[in-house]
Amino acid sequence: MRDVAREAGVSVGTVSNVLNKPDEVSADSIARVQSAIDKLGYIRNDAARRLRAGVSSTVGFIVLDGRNPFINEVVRGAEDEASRHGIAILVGNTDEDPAREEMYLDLFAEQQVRGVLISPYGDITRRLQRLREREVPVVLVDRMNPEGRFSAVATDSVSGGRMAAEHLLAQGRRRLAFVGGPFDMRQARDRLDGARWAVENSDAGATLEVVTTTALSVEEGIAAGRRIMDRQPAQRPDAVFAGNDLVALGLLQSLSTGGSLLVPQQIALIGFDDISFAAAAAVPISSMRQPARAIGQTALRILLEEAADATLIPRQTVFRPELVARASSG
Amino acid sequence: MRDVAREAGVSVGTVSNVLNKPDEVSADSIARVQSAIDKLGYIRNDAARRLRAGVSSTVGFIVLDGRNPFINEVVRGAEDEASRHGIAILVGNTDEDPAREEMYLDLFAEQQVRGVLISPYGDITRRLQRLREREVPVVLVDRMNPEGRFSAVATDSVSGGRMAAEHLLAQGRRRLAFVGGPFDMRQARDRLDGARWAVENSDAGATLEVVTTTALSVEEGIAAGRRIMDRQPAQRPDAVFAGNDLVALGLLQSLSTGGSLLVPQQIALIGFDDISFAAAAAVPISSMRQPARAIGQTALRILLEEAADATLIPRQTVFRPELVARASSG
DNA sequence: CTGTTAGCGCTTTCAT
DNA sequence: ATGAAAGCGCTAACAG
Repeated sequence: MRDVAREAGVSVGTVSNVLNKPDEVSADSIARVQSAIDKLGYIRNDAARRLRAGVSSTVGFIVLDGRNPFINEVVRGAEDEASRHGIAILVGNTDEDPAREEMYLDLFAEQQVRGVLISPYGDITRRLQRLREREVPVVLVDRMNPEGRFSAVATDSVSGGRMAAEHLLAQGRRRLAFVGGPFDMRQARDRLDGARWAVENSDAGATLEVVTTTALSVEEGIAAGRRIMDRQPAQRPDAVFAGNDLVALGLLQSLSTGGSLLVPQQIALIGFDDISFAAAAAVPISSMRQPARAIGQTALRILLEEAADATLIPRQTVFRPELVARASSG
Repeated sequence: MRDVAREAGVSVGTVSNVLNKPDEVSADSIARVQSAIDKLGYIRNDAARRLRAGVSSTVGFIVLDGRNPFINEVVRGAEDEASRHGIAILVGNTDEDPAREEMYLDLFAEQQVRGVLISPYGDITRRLQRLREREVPVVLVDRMNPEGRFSAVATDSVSGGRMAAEHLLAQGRRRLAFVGGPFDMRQARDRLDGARWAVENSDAGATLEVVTTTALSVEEGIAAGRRIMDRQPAQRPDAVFAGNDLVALGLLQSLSTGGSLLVPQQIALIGFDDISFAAAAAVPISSMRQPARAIGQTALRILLEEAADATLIPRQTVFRPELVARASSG
């Protein structure tokens, strides 16, 4: 910066002002400083900037599972919005491991990130509270915060679960199963709750059983499907609501006998998220679509607003999922 | 840090040493400093550390398309290795847009990242050279650097292309098509070159046509499939090698007539990358598997080695792809 | 509108 | 083994 100042024949303070408050500087200075910057290939040192000004140009995003295309779309939405503000995103995958969650929270705190987006696994309110005491804004993603202590952006999973179950009931199915878990994962619990509500409030005499998985992954979907196939045909559900599309994809793979799929004739299937691969599956999978991109974008926007004004009251933004019916649900 | 020093009854220099060079400090000091840190909830300020010491604890990763699960696995591999070193990863999606590539390169330079991993789109040797002049190590990912100026970690796409085509030929197919592009994307060109070599060096009298796409995406695969279906059946290829699995997935969706797929009977299909969704497709897709995780891990490891020792000679690490034959290639 | 300067929190000599 | 102090590159406050 000193070199740039010398080259442009101004002081470092002026160079700083050109970079940060161009309207307080004469057009002439701006031009000269700019050309000096170009000539010398100067790149400002964000560490020093950060140290002095206390503002950082990174935000952290802690996600449960980066292998889920849905999450990737959310991150992508946040990234697009961030790049518009000259901000880069630090990503951390937790694999639903609280220890990794802790680690990234620490790492991001060290980095003095401008804020943290997180789709949390367990209950880390206390941990996040500490972050907030350090003035680091936090926005929960893909999950509500009932106490309203943090801003949150998510889809209404309960409604989504209800709509999915109602769809299956409308197809004439009566022996429903929810395949998902673990249930300390909020999203899974909410989707099940919604489905349960729909079944209990229908007068069709339908039932809902729960097949628990240890994660919302393709592998767990396959395993759950095997368990279902191990039963006598009469004992199997006639419709399955999968916790998300990965589970649905896994289920689809194992719900077949001797090469012939049971879906949708014997078993109707619906997933959640509407990832792009759901439509390309062996049987195109029905799903509850979430506006992934918009979720990420909105979350980042709120985060930046809160970073700019710490007095803002936390707000919950809820998107409504949308039923996308395909072949798998008949 | 001053607070910690006071609490522990030592100087800030000692606190710093406890954190960075524990072996130069007495066990007693370590213990007291540690407990002071815990008590006060001290988190070190990475900006200051960076400013003074010049070492950063972030690396940047610039990827072509974060929607590709293959790339995500690579990033994941890098992230796992990074977290072992207390390093976080800044991600930037370029969407094959040179302007975004530039933007992220600048942003990462400002951040004084420890190094940059990049799966580059066009020819940005010059741009990367500038980074290197600033002592920022660069490792190319998923792409070789023939001039050997940068370290690179990738799969041998030419061999992969050759193996894919040979597999199709071995299935008795003779009218092969390569669906992919654009060809200023190195990986696409290499895969085609490999396939071409295999066709030309087989004495089966096979042919290879090229169906060009503007990206290696599901959408482009669908569009290319439509163009193929628009032809008279006799004019269609009897085997398609897709530039990657996304294209293959797209092709699979459009290669059907009135609900009945032509794959694999009329048209054999093979993709590249072996993303997890390839196996779950309508017809399980054959693919050339790349060790995604290992690529990311290796790239990061090399990056850190080069960051630690600038005199290291660039090295190219090549993984061999592996044929995974499934139903789609008969 | 521009220049001067203190100091952000840390690491790293250099004495002790 | 520990402490004192310089200074990394920048921003912001203030003087001119």
